[in-house]
Amino acid sequence: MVESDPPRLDAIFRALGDATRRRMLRDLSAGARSVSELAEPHEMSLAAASKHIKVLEGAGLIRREIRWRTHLCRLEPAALASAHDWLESYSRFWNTRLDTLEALLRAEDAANPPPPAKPDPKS
Amino acid sequence: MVESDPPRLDAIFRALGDATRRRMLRDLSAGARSVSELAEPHEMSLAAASKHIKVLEGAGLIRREIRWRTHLCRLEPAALASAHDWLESYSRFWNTRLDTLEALLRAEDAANPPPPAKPDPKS
DNA sequence: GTCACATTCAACATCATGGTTGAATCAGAT
DNA sequence: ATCTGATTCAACCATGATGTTGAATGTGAC
Repeated sequence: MVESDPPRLDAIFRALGDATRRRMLRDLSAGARSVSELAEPHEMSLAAASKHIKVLEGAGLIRREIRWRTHLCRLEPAALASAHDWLESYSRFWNTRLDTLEALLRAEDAANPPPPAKPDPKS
Repeated sequence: MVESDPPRLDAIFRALGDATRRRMLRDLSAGARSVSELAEPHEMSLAAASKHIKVLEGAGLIRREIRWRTHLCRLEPAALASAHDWLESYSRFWNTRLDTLEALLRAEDAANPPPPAKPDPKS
């Protein structure tokens, strides 16, 4: 759970690190789409869009179902969920007591005695 | 909110797409760390680790505070939160009614009349 | 068979990423 | 001034990501 499937998380986060692919996911969140439908809003060749879709598929973020000529793509919730879960493990850093956290960190600094002086190193 | 800061999200998700950097974030979640402390568990040169840290910093995932010789790094909750928020917008896909979602997608397929035949294209 | 359609494949160019090494920087301690 | 320590910088290299184009595939319609 902590770092159970690193390769999968790698692929998932990398896939999410591209605006084109994120928009595709958003479009898919409104319902299943064919490859060309997914490619349409993006100013790039179909081949390029096809590659993006393959990246999403490789990360397990989408699933594709081939019906005659067209490939129907749909969101795969599980992969999105694992990215979400990973981030969730850091939720204590923003959820509640965010200010308390700051205080804790500063307390830790005080415990880790910082060399006293040098209040303004620049200028 | 929908795609407010694409470059930032790009950087954040890409930074998360590397196991080395994720482990650094995990270590940082236990408290502030110096560059060499962050680098230590990883079998790579300090320079390489330094680059990873710079990627995290560039994505706004961490913040660094320079005190005399050592650079103290700490988590920056806001950036993690924006990644979390982005994923949150897809939460309906895993939160509740995950099975209902499946049903909805299949209903949509029924509405989007699939060319009737071809029940088993393979074999 | 031939046409049109949806999608992929292959080859290519380009740029980013992740790693190495060795020198450079910068600040205190001696 | 010199030494040590923490970190970065500058080449450099190998690999992968992203885009292009043009040909190939597979399947239903004419």
